[in-house]
Amino acid sequence: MPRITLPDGSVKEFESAVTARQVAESIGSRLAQAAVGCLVDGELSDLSVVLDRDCTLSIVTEKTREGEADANALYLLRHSTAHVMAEAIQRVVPGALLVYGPPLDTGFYYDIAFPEDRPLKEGDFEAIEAEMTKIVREDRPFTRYEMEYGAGIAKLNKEGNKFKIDNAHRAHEAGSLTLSWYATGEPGKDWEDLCRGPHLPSTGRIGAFKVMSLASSYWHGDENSDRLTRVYGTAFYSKKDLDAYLTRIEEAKKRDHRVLGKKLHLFHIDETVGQGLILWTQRGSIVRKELQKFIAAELEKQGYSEVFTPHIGKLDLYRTSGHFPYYADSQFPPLVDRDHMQQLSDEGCTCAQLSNNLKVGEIEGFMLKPMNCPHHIKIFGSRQYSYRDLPVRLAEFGTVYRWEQSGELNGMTRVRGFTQDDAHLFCTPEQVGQEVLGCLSLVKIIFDVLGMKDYRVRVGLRDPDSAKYTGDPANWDKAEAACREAAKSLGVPFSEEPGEAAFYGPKIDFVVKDVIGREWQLGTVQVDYNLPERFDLGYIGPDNQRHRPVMIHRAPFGSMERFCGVLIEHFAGAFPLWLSPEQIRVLPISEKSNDYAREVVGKLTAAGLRATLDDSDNRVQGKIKAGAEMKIPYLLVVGPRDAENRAVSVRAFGEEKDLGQMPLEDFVAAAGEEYRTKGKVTVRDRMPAGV
RNA sequence: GCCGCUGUAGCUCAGUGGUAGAGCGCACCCUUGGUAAGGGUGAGGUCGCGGGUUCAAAUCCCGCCAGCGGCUCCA
Repeated sequence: MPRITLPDGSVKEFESAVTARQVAESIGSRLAQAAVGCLVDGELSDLSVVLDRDCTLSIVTEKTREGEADANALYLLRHSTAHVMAEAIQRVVPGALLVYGPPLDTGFYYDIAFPEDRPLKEGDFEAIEAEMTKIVREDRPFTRYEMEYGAGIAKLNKEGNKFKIDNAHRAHEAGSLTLSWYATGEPGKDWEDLCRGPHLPSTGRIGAFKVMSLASSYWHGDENSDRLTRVYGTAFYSKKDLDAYLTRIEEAKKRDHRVLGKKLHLFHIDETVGQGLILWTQRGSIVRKELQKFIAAELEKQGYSEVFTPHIGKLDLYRTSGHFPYYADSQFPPLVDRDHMQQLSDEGCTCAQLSNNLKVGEIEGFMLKPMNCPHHIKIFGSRQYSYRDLPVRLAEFGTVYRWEQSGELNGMTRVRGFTQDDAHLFCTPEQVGQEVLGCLSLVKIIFDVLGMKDYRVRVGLRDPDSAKYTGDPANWDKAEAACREAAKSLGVPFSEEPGEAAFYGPKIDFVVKDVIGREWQLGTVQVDYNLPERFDLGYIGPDNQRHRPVMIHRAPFGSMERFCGVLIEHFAGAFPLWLSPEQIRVLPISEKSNDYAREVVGKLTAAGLRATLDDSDNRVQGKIKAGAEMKIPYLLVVGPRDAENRAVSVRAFGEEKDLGQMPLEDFVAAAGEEYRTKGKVTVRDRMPAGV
């Protein structure tokens, strides 16, 4: 006699076991028709699930009561569409072995091992989609059946798909006593897949779908294991929703910093210079310089000292720090000492010998610095400090070079040479908490001024199973506790993630998403007890004894390259006045107003504003269009009427109509104010009343 | 690094074996125009690089380089 509690609190009692579908029918035929699945005691299940005990039940339909897409309904849809796609793929490419096909936030994928002589190509998508359409039209039910584990394994062994056998083993290890299959139709007759479920009632519920892309993946995410082909797709309940999703992707692409970087002439990557090496153009450099000025001013307020260090350092430095040879794979190869190089070349040294001799230290050379800390450590170590001098805070816009895998490089967000807004703080153990907090608040100031609200905070801890971390576990525990405490006091949600620590210490990262949803780490604060140890740093304490300082590494932007890339997308290229490479463009109505326009530009420039003149022989409409394309904050239209009043007609970016006329002197003052206050006060605030 | 896709003018792209195209931009000329493109003329390309097949290659094949999507990695 199962008693079933519905979401409204009402209870339905049944004589014997019922399926969720039957319960839905007992509530109403419309609900039963709309139902795609259910939640039993909160767990997403098939509509065919048998309810033989008391439980709570919520019927899942395509839309929530508020009329929005239901996340659970989308999950079912996409999981089911993955099955349909897999069946279609096996029709198109016989011999393709299924591995694993889960739903995602925006779709689904299926990892598949294709025969070596028949890889899947994008050209196959059309055929796959055609087969999928057929399967959907056939409206075949997703039919679940279970087998006891032993019998199930026997079945799988007979079928011989090692990937599915492995999935079954894993399910068993996770405590599953049975294995379940889903047949798309009738078990034993139609296509089926080992799967935990749940699924839609039938393929006919799939409204609209698309096979999106191909990628390679590794079995179990292990690069030494089998290489699989990952086929991505997406599905929605309606064609309209699918189209809206595809349009959204297209729109997002227009905000992509790589697209805008070209269009707005912000940066350039030249394959002759090298992959992952950013050339900051005139315009992009202005954005970067403004950001650097901004942070330098904050650093001055917070008691930092600026330092400058070179781009290279001797290998021994990095042997001490632990960068070399341990991280040699992710560094540019060493620059071998000239004399050594000559000698080796005379002796006919092989590459392997060279490499080995570099590792063991028989050959000296230099390295492009992968991090700034060793140089800063040497500055700290160059004189004696008393505890009264601490914290010592050394800041530098330091350029570092890392050998990122070619497949990883991405516009400005993942590059091989980049400049960190770096600093290293040397403090007493007692000062750690307060210094970390100071660093975090700096990151927050920056994010606030730029209006970046959409970020998450990650506390990166060490992975207890990995050997890549250096240093004493007791120190790690202290550092991790300090980070956790600091993150707590920040007052924003954060996640603790084992395995995300730096090799020398735990860290607190600020992570944002780009336009296509990829996450990038920007600001970071890292506590480090290890490098001071490795470099035997010390300060004299109140007890007249030598003590070990603690180091904090921090970079509120992370890197200028990545930050600017993300910032371009954040503003969709329409920078606020203070950051904009071209703040104001003056558009004379005709040649007759060029002289006055030049005078206007002169006044703006004299006031420290970045102003230009458009004296092309376009009409003013054309000049406005051109200015809008470049996303210039203010366009000043000037004609005889303005010249007569010594005024300008102001048009702000993004406004349909112009803001009206304003005395030239007032505009210069107002724009200057907007620049200095970073937009707290704008020209619009200073427009004459009535506009 | 792995799999797939892409690479043609400064930019965006068309061009399925027969001597390379469009729009925007650029230069010049006409136009002197008051709020999201007035008109004309012209310059500009060893079709990513190197091999091969062919009478003939932007086009077909092989290798490399670079970009894109994902995987893996990210001190």
